[in-house]
Amino acid sequence: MTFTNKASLEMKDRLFNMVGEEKGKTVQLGTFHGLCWRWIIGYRIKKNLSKCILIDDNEQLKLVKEIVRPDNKDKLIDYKEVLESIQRFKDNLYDIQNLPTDFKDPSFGNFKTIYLSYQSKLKELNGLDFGDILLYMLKILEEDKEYGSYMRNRFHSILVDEFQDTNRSQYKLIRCLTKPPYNLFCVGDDDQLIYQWRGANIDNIRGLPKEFKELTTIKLEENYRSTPNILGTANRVICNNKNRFEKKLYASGYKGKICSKVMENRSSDLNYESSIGDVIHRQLDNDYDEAHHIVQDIVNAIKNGYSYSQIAILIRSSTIGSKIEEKLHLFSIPFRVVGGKKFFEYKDIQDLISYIKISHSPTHNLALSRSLQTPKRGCGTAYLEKLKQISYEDGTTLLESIPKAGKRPKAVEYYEMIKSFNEISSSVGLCGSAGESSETLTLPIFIRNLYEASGLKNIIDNSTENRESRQGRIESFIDLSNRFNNLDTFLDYLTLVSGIDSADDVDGRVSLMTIHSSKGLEFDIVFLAGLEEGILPTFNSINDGGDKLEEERRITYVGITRAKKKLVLSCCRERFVHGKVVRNAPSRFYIESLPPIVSLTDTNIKKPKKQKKHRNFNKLEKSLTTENSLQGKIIKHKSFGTGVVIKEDESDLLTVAFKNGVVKKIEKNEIQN
DNA sequence: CGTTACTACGTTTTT
DNA sequence: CGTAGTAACG
Repeated sequence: MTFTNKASLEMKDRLFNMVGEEKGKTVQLGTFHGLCWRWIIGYRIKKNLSKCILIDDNEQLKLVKEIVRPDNKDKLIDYKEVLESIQRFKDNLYDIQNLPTDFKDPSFGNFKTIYLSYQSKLKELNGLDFGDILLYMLKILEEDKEYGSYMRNRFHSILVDEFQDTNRSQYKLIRCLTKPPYNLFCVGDDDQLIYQWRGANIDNIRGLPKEFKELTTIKLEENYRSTPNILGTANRVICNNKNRFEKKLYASGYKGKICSKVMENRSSDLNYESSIGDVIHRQLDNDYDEAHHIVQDIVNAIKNGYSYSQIAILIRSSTIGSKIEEKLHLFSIPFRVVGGKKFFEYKDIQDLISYIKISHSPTHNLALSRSLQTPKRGCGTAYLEKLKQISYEDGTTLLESIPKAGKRPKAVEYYEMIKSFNEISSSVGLCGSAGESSETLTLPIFIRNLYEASGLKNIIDNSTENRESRQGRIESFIDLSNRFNNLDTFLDYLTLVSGIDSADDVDGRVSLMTIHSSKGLEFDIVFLAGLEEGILPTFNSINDGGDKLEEERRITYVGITRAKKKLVLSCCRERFVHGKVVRNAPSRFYIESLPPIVSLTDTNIKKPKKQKKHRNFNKLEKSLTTENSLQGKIIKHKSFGTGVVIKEDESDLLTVAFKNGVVKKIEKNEIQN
């Protein structure tokens, strides 16, 4: 069981490489949500229960708005926040009758009402949202004793990856799927806990030894992935977290000694870079320069025999990736953007999907309202209200109320069309069994017909603006559907696995992605870009302090440790965000990750011992006579000139921002008096 | 009902 | 900057 789709793919890859595809396929492997959904489908078929549908996040938000909007004239309630609370509520296995006192309720005390009507709306749709997938699975495991015991005996062993990121409901699920003697194998690293905002609960991993008395803990301190310098950089950062298990990682793959020579390079007055062998720190004037350097480095790396697929550019949030994208384009470097705008999210695709959904499940009212209104059929909110009224009075579905509402030729036309597609929808993928026809109705054919009949094709073909790319997107979408046998699996894929690249897409491309989506992956060369205060750590986490900052630091740590051979950390003085130039200080994590400059003086300048003693004495004197901290003081360095002390740490290291903007770590005794 | 033009806004991260 | 929401008009 994995946490993200990406991790699941990676796991599958490694498993197949290890034992071969045939054997590997006998393992049930997937995300918590993916596996549970698979089991739920199986269960409901076995019990002869009707199909339920998955509700994606857009649809969730729609429901919340429907519920909250009428009582929210003054717009005090944030719909997204309410949805968020509902999700956290489910993740944490809270009890609606008994909300915890510290429960953050953005609806000012109305949460219970909102939640209950949200759930009843889901029930009307016969739908499950993400949280419900796990909750429903738990429910049937507990309530159906026979099934529960069947499931507990079903697996020889269970392996949970990234255990630190599990939330309460996932934890309980694991408990319900296992029994003594436990054959449960959990892999986790508390330093990589980066999903707390999504309900991940550190107590899950911390409490494991207590809950399972027979638990054997194996510390994995030997790191096979990264070079010593990369590992050192990671450690310099993560050791600043107060709240963590102590562990000392060492690099086993590289017995060579740690490079101590700091190389420096200044390409202009503002752009500056230092490196210790395979770790490069780079400060730049702006995000444009940053992108330029990254791309330049990639070109060189390719010349030196690295492959595109082994290079990744990691960023905190997908919003800062556009400059880098532009540059990659400009240099014709093949790349893929992971976690950016997924093409399922384009309006055209969503429109088409809503038609597929309503054809598949005629009770899907969310899909109905969307599809009915695009293309325009003169049916707005008033008409939908009328439909609701009829369906309420007559006890029919919304769809079936359309002919009863009368005098709407376009709506009736829509109704007839959906009905006809609905009739054939279940025979999609069945060989020759579709009525009189002996031809197989494939998914792509079905979708293409729907695309034309709905009128969507007309809109796009007659559009003036970027018609070709819109048509192209639709074509790729239809193309993608070719990989699925029926509507069920295709629609499930769209909500559960949306945005995943097809495997062949990954080959031979540089990856540009968020640090979050890079988790569990590794690359020869990693660029960690945008290491600035306000970006990483995010603006919010800085103000929030404590917990959130530590999570930001862990995110940085995860980013650094994706690198196997080379790591480039960069920050910019100026960056273009939301149409504005913003100036940010170098990230505190950038500063923490800097190698101590002391190694430079070690190799280059032999200092007379006397002088050193003298300086030390001065320092001592200073610390005794004046206030303890040098922070904020202006100092002078023999080779770097004047600067301001940003930070002082216990081991006599000062982080100094020099006049030219370069940030460095120097030894205290290098200060000129 | 649908379109346009404007304002406010907030800005992670994922199943 | 893009987008979501709204007010006003055709």
